[in-house]
Amino acid sequence: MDISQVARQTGIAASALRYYERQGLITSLNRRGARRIFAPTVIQQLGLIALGQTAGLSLDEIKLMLTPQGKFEIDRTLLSQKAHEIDTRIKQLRAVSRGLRHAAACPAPSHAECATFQRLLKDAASGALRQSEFPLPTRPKRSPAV
Amino acid sequence: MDISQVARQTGIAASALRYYERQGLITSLNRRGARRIFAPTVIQQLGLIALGQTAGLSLDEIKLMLTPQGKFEIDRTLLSQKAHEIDTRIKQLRAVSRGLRHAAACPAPSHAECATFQRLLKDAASGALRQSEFPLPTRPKRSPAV
DNA sequence: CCTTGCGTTGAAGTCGACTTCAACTTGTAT
DNA sequence: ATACAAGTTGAAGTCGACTTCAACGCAAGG
Repeated sequence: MDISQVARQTGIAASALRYYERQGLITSLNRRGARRIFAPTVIQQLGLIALGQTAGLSLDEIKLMLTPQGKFEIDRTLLSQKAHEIDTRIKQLRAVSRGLRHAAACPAPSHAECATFQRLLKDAASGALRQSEFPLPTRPKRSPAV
Repeated sequence: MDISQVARQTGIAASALRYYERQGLITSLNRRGARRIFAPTVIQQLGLIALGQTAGLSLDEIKLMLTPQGKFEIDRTLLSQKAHEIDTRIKQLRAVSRGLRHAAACPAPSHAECATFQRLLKDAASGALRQSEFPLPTRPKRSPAV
């Protein structure tokens, strides 16, 4: 598969694929001339990268989970830990979502008078909503440039 | 309150407070000499900023919700919409969390043989885990510099 | 043969939210 | 009075994950 095929199939920009290769996340050993030829397995590797990003891992962290052969060999403890971090983040988000819904429905003339909203603000101000030790990605990837 | 008091009380760096002021998110009209004096209400405004960030808003978006007086006047429709986006993100994260836990516990010798994990990878690769129209922050704020 | 278009490279630019720096000024304690 | 900590400014730097640019290569189709 050449780079544009991979790009089309995965929705990942060719420039990003080259970037991943430079970072050692994927490989393309065989080349036709100067052009990269990717093995079909790269699709799965890219899936793992996408998954890792969704889980909040940096590319460097993801790289640690990939063997040089492109197989992934993930420390199960790390997996559990990440799952736990995500759960924590989910709790945070649920609190925020509940707060927002309440504020949207709240009959008080201004949110300034709404006790529930006040509570949420206070939590936010006191850092209760701040992330834990390891930052866990909240922000998905930026939209692909059009 | 002077800047260091606000910083201490909120855990927000003084440089960040100055930055927020430059961006028009908070004010400090009165000054003792060249030094900023903040009204106590700034604490609440900072709470709103933190809340907005947790909800995935950019500072510019948050600014739109603040009147020049520092009161917040939020479009309830927007609130509901944001809550909905957050819920979508929560679903995504739950899927990832479940997948990670499964992979951690999965008896297959390599994750490559685990059907559940395969499914997750495929979803990730196909973009099912990609964010919606409006990017919703996954990544919390970076840890305060030490 | 020659154009066309996809591919290549290294270097530099982008975005958001801050931080850091250098160079100063000021308020307060001694 | 004098030192010192804490405040001020504008400009520049940082971080991650890419994108964009300029300049160039090369293969296949007409």
